[in-house]
Amino acid sequence: MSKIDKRQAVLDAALSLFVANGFHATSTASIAKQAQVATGTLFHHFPTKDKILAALFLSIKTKFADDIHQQNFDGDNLKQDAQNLWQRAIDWALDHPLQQQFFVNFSMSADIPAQTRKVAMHDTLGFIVQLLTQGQQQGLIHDYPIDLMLENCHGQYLAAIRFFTDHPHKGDDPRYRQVSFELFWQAIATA
Amino acid sequence: MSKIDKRQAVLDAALSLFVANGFHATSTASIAKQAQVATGTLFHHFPTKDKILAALFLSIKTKFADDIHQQNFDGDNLKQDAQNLWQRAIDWALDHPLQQQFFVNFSMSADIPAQTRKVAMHDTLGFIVQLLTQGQQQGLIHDYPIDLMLENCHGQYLAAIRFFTDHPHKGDDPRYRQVSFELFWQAIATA
Amino acid sequence: MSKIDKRQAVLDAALSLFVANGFHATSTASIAKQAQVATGTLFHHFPTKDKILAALFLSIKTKFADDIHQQNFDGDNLKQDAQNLWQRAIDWALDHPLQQQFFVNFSMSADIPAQTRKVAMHDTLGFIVQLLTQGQQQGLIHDYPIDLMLENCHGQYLAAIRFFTDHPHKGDDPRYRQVSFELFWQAIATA
Amino acid sequence: MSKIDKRQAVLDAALSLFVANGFHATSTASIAKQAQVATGTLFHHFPTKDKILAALFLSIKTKFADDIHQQNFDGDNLKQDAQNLWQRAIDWALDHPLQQQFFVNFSMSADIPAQTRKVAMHDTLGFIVQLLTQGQQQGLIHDYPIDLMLENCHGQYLAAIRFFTDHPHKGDDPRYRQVSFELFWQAIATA
DNA sequence: TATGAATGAGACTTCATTCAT
DNA sequence: CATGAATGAAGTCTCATTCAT
Repeated sequence: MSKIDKRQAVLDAALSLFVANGFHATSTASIAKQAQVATGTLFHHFPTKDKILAALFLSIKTKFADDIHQQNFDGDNLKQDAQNLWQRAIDWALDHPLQQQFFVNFSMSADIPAQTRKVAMHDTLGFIVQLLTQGQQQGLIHDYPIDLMLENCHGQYLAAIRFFTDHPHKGDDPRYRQVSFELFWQAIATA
Repeated sequence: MSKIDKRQAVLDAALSLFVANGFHATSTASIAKQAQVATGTLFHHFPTKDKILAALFLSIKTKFADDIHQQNFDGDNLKQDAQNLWQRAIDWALDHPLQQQFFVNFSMSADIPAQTRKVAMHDTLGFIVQLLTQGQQQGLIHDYPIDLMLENCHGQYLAAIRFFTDHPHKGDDPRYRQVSFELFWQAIATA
Repeated sequence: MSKIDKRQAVLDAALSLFVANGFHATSTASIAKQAQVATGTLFHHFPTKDKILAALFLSIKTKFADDIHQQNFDGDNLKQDAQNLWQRAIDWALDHPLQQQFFVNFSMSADIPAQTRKVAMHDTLGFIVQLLTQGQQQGLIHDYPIDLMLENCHGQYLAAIRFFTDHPHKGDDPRYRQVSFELFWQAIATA
Repeated sequence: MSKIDKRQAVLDAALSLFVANGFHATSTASIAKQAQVATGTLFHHFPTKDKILAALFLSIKTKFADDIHQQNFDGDNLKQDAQNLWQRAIDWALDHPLQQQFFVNFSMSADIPAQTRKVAMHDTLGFIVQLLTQGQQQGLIHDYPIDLMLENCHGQYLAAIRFFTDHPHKGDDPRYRQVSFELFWQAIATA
């Protein structure tokens, strides 16, 4: 197993254990064990337990943004763009249950430094800002303060995947998914 | 100091310390010290550290619901009712900074048993369900599934107070507060 | 419930809890609870937890000696006397399972002061010494040092009731009971 | 100091402290201190304080059985074999005062799981069963149930070393030692 | 005499991190 | 770079005992 492999193995193990038991209830020893790595090795790759969590947070947020953002938008139909975006985000969450749960549990966790959260927010959710700004210019989205709207969008997204986490079978129901988007869109749309 | 007083002193101390340092970074010894109570006394009132958090959560949620709900509604103007409710909720959060921060930090915390969260949600936020249902009957609110809407409302409220926590002076700005309500209302309203 | 009643209730509760969980694993609070008495009351009757154990030990040893010793001996047939004594002792243990278990667990416990043990031994087992001495004078029992024989008798008795504790149904089998006496008697008898 | 050394140092420290103060009156901290080891190290080798006691019990019982059993028997003279065995057992106890005291105090302790006691009994004292069985086949030992005789032998042995513990100088007196064997042998022998 | 809330020392155990191999 | 035994500070919780009511 190469160096990169072991580092990744640690992150993978940490993800499942953090989600299953929480950050503080997960010992570095248990992470190392599940990663099939010695404790010492774990601390070769991450100077601190906190850094594992931060690295995990950033890597998942980045992966999420990449996967969601990779497809082009049709600038002519903003609502359709927004809907595609929303559905892809929901799909991603449903396709990545551990990561979804990680979002739900740790997006607002005090265990992740505010700075890290802020960086991740702006780096990975920047395209949402673009979408909101563009919509405002086209008169399709309310001319509300961007920062407040961004927080609101984030909150609605978390609420949606939290809901689908608590009611797994409803995640397959197109109606629920459509409704979750409608709530989101109506909140910010002018018409 | 009476029995009730000491119990309450523990809860008060726990509130400020949990908010300031987080649940796991707060030791039971520090809670007892700040409450001016012996460690043994703390465990005389609460069998477990976890139970302190749960009791705190329930007591704050109950207090919140009582304070918000105490005023009568004008059944004839649902939007106005909703707005009054929303503004009172925001006011309450701004008037109770510790409790507000507690909500932001712990509403979704894995440290609070899902069961406790569910009980608090249904017992104390039942009147929101009533408002949504009434609105649906009057055709003012979309006929979406109640459970999904409730989760969405909760998410938007948390986002709002999170925003006002991060930008304290904007909490005094009526425009921001109005916008936060408009986002909420538009999400669920039919017109 | 009178004063005596409460004192006895504490002793009764202590007996069952000490036997079930051991001395250190039994809290004074649990004793008070099972005795339906307040903790404070418990400490009105016994200055210390240790004293409860000591009082219990003495009271059981005394009861045992009284019950065993109450019947007269037929001085003409020492072996028969010894057998009667042994059977009554075994019967007593089988009829008083809690007390039996208490003997097995605490007769040699370091939690009971050596002094208390010694006093109980000599006060309550004095008639065994009489029996041994008498037997020696009649030439029926080996002329071995009394103290060593007494220790040996005690050890055999404990072994016997330990055995019947571990194999409850064998306590009803006359053959096993007879054998346990034969072992005891042959050890000390001359013929 | 190697890994094995530290583990053994913990066991050695535990032995002397348990014997001196009893199990519950001995803190893990004091064991670690006397073993010149960190608390964490203690728990690195033993998951629990209880397991230290159990490990100690097994290791001493095993050592005892090995030391006693190492010499060959003269199958032609069973009583002589038994006597040799008994004397070696008494010698062993007198030569290992801490272990002797440990036997006296903990052989019947409720702090050692019944299962552990049973395992130790059968695994390490199996050769006693052999001796008893062989004696029965030769008609030298009563045809009593083996399990009851084994318990009786154990009880007599404990009584003997208890006696020699309480009266140290009598342990050097051949007469007392001879008597202790005679009691044991007569109990089980046919003639 | 009876009560039970209050006490605080001390017990066991965990765990992030280090470092010699 | 990898290992895992060792560390010891710190945490949660227990419990015999006291004392004001």
